Formats: sequence, C-alpha cells, structure tokens
Amino acid sequence: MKIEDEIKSTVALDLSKKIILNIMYTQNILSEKFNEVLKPYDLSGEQYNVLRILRGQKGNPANMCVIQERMIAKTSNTTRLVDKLLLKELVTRNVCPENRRKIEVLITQKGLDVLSELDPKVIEHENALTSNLSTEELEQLNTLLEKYRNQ
Amino acid sequence: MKIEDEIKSTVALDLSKKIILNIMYTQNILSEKFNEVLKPYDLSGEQYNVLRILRGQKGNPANMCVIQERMIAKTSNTTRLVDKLLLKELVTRNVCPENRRKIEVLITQKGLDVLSELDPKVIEHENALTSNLSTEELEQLNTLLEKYRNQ
DNA sequence: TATTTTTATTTGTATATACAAATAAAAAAA
DNA sequence: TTTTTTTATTTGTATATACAAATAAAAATA
Repeated sequence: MKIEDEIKSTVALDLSKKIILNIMYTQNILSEKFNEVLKPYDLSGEQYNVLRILRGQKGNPANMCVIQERMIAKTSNTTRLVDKLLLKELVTRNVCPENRRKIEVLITQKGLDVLSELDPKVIEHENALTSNLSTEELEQLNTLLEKYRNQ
Repeated sequence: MKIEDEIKSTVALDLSKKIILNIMYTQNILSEKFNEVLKPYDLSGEQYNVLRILRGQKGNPANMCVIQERMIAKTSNTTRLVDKLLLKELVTRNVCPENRRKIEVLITQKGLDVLSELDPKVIEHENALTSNLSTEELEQLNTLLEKYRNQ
C-alpha cells in the first residue's frame, strides 16, 4: 500500500514529505514486527540491541559509553537498559578497576543462550522483509538511505 | 557515513540486516532533527502529527478512531496526546451528540496559528534533507520503501 | 424488552525516549 | 598540592510507546 493510503491522507503530498512519512512509517512497521519476535523472550528491541552489542565484544567488557555509541537510538538511556538486563541475569556489571568512573558490562552465558535461541528467528524476520526485493534493489535502498541521511 | 560506521559495527552485516538498521537509524536522525524544529513550540512530534490531522479535517471534527488510523505510529495513545493538546488550548474535545461513545476533537484558532507559524520551518526541514537527491532518486526511494514494507 | 455483542474510548502499568541536572572520579592547570 | 575542568555514569522528570483491561454506549439478537 502507498504511504498516502496507509495514513489516509486527504491531500496530495509532495515528494520530500512523502519520503519522511514513508521512512517513519516503515520503521514503525519494522519495530512492531520485531517486537512480536522478541515478545516470547520478554525482551524489548533496545534490550536486544544492547545484548547484540555485548556479544559483539567477544568476551571483552563494554562500558556504558561504548554501548551508547553503538546503539541505533543515540539518546537511549543505557544505564536503565542495563539495569533491566541485570535483573534478568543476562549481563553483569562491575566497576572498572583501572578507571573507577567506568562500568564494565559483560553478557552472561544465559544472555548468550537467549541470543542463540533468537538468532534463527531474527534472521527469518530479516529475510521475510527482503524476500521480494532483488539484491540490486536492496543495495539501491541502502545507498539512497545513506545519501538521504548524510546532509 | 555508512550505517556500519554509524553504529561502529565490528562485524560485516548482510544486506537484509543492513537495510533494517539503515531504516531504523535514518528514522532516528529524522525524528531528532524534527524535534529540534518543534522544540521552541513545546510540541512533541506526535502532538504535531495530531494537529496536522485535525487541520486536514478542514473544520470538521475528528473522533479518536479517525485520528488513530491516520497517525504514523499506529499504537500511539490518542487519548493522552489529545489531553496534552487540550491543556495547551490547541484543540477542543466534546462528546458527539449523535453517538455518545464518540469524541469530537477540533483544532482551535490558536492551534491553527501555531501550525501556520511552523509551516515554513517544517518545509525547510523537509527540503534540507532531500537537497542532494534528484527527483528520480526520491521517487525510487519511495517506491523501494513501499515495496520493502508491503509483504 | 432484556441480554449479548460490538464499538469507541479511557485507564493502568511497564518500558523507552528526551533532555537536564547531579554525582563522582580522573586529568589538567594553577 | 590544591583547584578547576573534563569524563563517565546516574538520576529525575515529562512525554510517548506497547499492550491489556476497564468502562460505557450503541447495535444486534433472543
């Protein structure tokens, strides 16, 4: 469905407005679908995101700054996200011995296990969305989004 | 900047994952920039969205259902958004006389004035983002996003 | 007409975003 | 060495999202 129909627009939209609405709306659909994948695991999208960043550290701890700069939503409150993961025993949190301002966050085995179980479902979710676009179209979409964003 | 660099990814991402991150990240940047436009007017993006829907009604009231289905974030809580706008006297809210379950929401003159003042700033924001893409590229981006979303 | 179902909206609760202020340790400067 | 500045994180507050449950009026059915 076209974006005008999705939001039942009564007026014609010009291209630059359409692009914005299309990006916002598409992101909303994406998040909703992904939340459904995560729901049985009692994880929010941003909590999952933090776990993915921590797994990417391959055994090295990440401090709050590092997590923050790797997140998609740059204004997320990392402290409180880590709090939630700590309660579920998916991460550990310790003061860095070399620099007591820093906090070392590590994913636990339980956290790694949850991610392993989720992996195939996440891949399925990702691939389902791209199934009717060709590789060329996907590359074009990536390029256009990057060009659009980088003013 | 490429999406891998934005989120400082340590591993290579496959195309379908890259698309998702790119859409999510681009929407975040868009929202952040738009929030800056709205900030002097003490409006959130979703509050602005509701005002736009109400102006689009051209004098006719909109009930909660109608507002909801025209919003970008379909799970927004319209009741509470309208509450906030009511406090700022940007809308009125009345029970529909024909159907007392329905609520008629109307934009006030004050609300229309705020939108008028914002209009040029919003257009400037929209155009700034599209400035280095050609019309063909913008149309392509719209088409690809719609194709991507509509599985 | 009385009962059930559907529709429209509100309310409650947990989580997350957005942004400013507070805290505290480390580093730099006086 | 004391003071100031910077860095890293936490906390507070308002707003918004996500989703379930509650409320209440209208419509459909028995």
